[in-house]
Amino acid sequence: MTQDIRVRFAPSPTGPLHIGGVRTALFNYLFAKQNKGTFVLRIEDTDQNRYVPGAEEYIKNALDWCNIPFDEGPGKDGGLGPYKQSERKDLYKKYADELIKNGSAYYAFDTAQTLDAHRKDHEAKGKTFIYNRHNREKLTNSLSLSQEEVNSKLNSGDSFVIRFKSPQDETLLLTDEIRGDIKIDTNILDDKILFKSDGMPTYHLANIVDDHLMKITHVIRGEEWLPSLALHVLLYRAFGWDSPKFAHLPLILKPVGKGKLSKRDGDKLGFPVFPLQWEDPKTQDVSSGYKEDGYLPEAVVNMLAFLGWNPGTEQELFSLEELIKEFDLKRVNKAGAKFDPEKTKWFQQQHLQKLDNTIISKQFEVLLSDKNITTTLNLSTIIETIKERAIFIKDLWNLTHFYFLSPREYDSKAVKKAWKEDTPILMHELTRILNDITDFSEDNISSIVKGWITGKEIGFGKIMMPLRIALVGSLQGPDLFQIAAMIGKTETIERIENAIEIN
RNA sequence: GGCCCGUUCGUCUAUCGGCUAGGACGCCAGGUUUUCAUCCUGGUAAGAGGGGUUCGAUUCCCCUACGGGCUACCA
Repeated sequence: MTQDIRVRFAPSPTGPLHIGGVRTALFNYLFAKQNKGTFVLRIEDTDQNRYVPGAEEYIKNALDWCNIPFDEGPGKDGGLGPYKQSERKDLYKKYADELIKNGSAYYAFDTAQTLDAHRKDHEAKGKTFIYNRHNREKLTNSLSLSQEEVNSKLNSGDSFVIRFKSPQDETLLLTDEIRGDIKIDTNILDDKILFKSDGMPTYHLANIVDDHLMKITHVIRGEEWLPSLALHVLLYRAFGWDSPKFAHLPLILKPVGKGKLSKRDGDKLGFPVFPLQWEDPKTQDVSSGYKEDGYLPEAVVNMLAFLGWNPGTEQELFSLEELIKEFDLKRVNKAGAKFDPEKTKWFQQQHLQKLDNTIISKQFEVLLSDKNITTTLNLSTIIETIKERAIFIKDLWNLTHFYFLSPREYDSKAVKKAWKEDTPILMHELTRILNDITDFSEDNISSIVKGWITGKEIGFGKIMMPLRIALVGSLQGPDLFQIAAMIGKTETIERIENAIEIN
């Protein structure tokens, strides 16, 4: 029997989740669902100083909006909780002690100031200070001190941390599911702090303990964790636990300039970097979100999936279900990808076209009622004829206002181009023609008006363009006869008469 | 600085030693739309550089360059 696949997304609630985080969650979700596995959300709030109220809620809402719900996590107990590390606090000390007992870790009493001084000192000499075998004997810790000294410090309540004792002279062979084999010399490893003086574990300890206890089989996370992989693998070994498989995702980079896409890039670059809008509780600064900007979650998900992954075929438009089916860790790229806001819009436009008209209608109705517009027209029909021009649902208003409202003003450039001296006479004549039509259907109006124009032996433009100005207000919009049929005979004639009067 | 990862059109990418290097976004041109947008068709544009290995390298190896990440009692 094969092991049940379990993955986790483990964000830190230090602010809104940015799209890089959403993509990590997405890849975890896709991998889990494809393998009929479990997607766990774990909140890594071991740093009390950086905790931001509302961030955890934001993370849950963001996953929810993206339709990538977690199976287990805060508020969704799967029997392996709690799923917030602050609520698991008591657990970690025991494991840190276990490592001390088996010789894999040690107490260290050096103050932050001492270490800072060492770092500065080394830096001045062009060297790097690493707390490891090179100097641990010279620092204040349970490796350099006698047992009595250590006990006395511990008993007198001196603050301490617990550090990992990196092994010597070993070449570690690590395996990443995306990158393949990576060789690491253990001598360059830092004796990382596992347990802080405030009684909380660091990421490294908490992460390993929780992943083990939560039976995580695959750790899929951002590339920024790759340098910690050796430490993590070593920790599993020190505990005598089987290590899960690891996959490090390439980073999402800024569209312009250097470096990875960061939270601060938000509105500065003119596009959202967050799934949902976020108001900073301290500064009240508001960062825009994809949802509020009018993006469909399926478009954002599709875009994100293609940042660092592709199916190997030429298909680019995917539903979430299709992504679950086709996703493959082995097809994830190694190199970082620059984020492309233009292509994101294209995904949005494409997904809007796929969206059912009745769903669009519902949202469009809300938009109309915000503008105090009530109508008896069939919205689905209007949307069907117009939606291919839209990128966002909110675009529909600019594309359809003339169905609901008579033009209040006329585009001056259009008038100049198409409204000539003899236009009023022609328009008058047109109203009489239109008035005589009993079957005011698109096809019928079309054939009668076209017949009339042909009979007059004048250019179509002389009639069609002014008529468009009269009905729409500018030289835009779908087929004119379709519009006329839609708004009806009375309204059509009224609009032409208005236009004659004003222009 | 040290360590690690990476490097194909401007951007996202395909290619698992045979390439006239394919697709998408963007951009440009033409067509359709008697308008605008959409749409269609076409075009533009790439293997960082240098060494190997090989009959043959974008593909495998090495070096250099460049890019990215990490280097906290942050995650």
